[in-house]
Amino acid sequence: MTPLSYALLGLVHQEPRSGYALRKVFETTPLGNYSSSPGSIYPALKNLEKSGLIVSRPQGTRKAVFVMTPAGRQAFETWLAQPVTRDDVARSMDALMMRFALLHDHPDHGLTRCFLTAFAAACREEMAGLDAFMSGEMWAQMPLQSRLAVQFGRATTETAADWADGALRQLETEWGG
Amino acid sequence: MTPLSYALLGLVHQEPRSGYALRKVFETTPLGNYSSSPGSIYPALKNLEKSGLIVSRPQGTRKAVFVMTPAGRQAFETWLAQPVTRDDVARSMDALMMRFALLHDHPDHGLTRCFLTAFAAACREEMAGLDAFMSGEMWAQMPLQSRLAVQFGRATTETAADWADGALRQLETEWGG
DNA sequence: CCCCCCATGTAACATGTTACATGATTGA
DNA sequence: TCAATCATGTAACATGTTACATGGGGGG
Repeated sequence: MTPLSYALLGLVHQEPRSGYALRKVFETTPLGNYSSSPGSIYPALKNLEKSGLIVSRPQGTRKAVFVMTPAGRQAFETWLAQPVTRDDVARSMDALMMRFALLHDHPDHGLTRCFLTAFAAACREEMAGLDAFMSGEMWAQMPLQSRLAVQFGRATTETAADWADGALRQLETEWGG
Repeated sequence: MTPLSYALLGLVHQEPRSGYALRKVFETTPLGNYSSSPGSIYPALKNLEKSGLIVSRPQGTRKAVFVMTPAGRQAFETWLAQPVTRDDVARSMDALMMRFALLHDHPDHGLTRCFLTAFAAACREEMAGLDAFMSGEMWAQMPLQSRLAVQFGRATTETAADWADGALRQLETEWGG
């Protein structure tokens, strides 16, 4: 199961869609940087079908769409509930954002809360790691531009942490009533 | 030529290094998220050698290191001077940061200036694109969490643009005398 | 002497990109 | 009817990951 597979699974979970409709989502929305090339989507869909997570349902005169199976729902839930690690934050931000967006469809707000707090915590862990590196003996010997590049990573991570705080507040307001 | 190839080329340009030394750089510094697995580094080095961009120079009793050839220097220069596109900013931030860090070794500060201004411009272009999307008709129909995910992308891009401004100021001070 | 780390590599595998092929619909 | 777009796919290729293999050298 690749990130792309999960993204497709989540989109099919939102509503039954055809392969082409799924491609269109990646083409027309700036959610994550997944490719919409047929060479990636169709093989991934075949794979999901072979694994029994989705099935193709013919639509009478209209073209067939994929729908989720119980096993697919199960796999999707498991994915949504996975922990957020420091490594995810450093390396797979796109996949995390896709997961966050797809969490929307889950009725249990606790999962989203949990995701956002874990995300913010992982960001701050990563920031602490970078701060430690910036205090190490290597730091002084690095050329200025390498240091600036590291500082870029730190700034980006801080923005991510702040975003998570804001998002959580906004969602609590939305839900909270 | 992949991003990893260019990163290796740039590190060899800084100083002659062995394959293991190159792996260590990726393992011990948070510059970019390149893998340090032997399965990626060694084949890439072979490839660079076959293309005539680096050569292995035996070091008497010590182990051989790779050094750059004139053709390698040429390819490296060309890579450093490449334009920064909006697409790069949206999809290959890591590669851009690696390029920026490696620009340090170039004597011509104009290249770095050019990179940073183009980088900031590309970020602001991307921000404008996201803003346009957030004004489109799709926006209102998207679930809140998808919108938050897009806003995350926007915030990150803005941080990047601001970073570039700050980095340029800092470098001008450093150079400026 | 033996174990651990240095150091280099390879094989199997998964993934994704580009480019091409194909047929159905639909609007001018 | 002709072109464009919808819609699905495949083949060649590059890349990278994981896991394994191998040999040398230094320290307990």
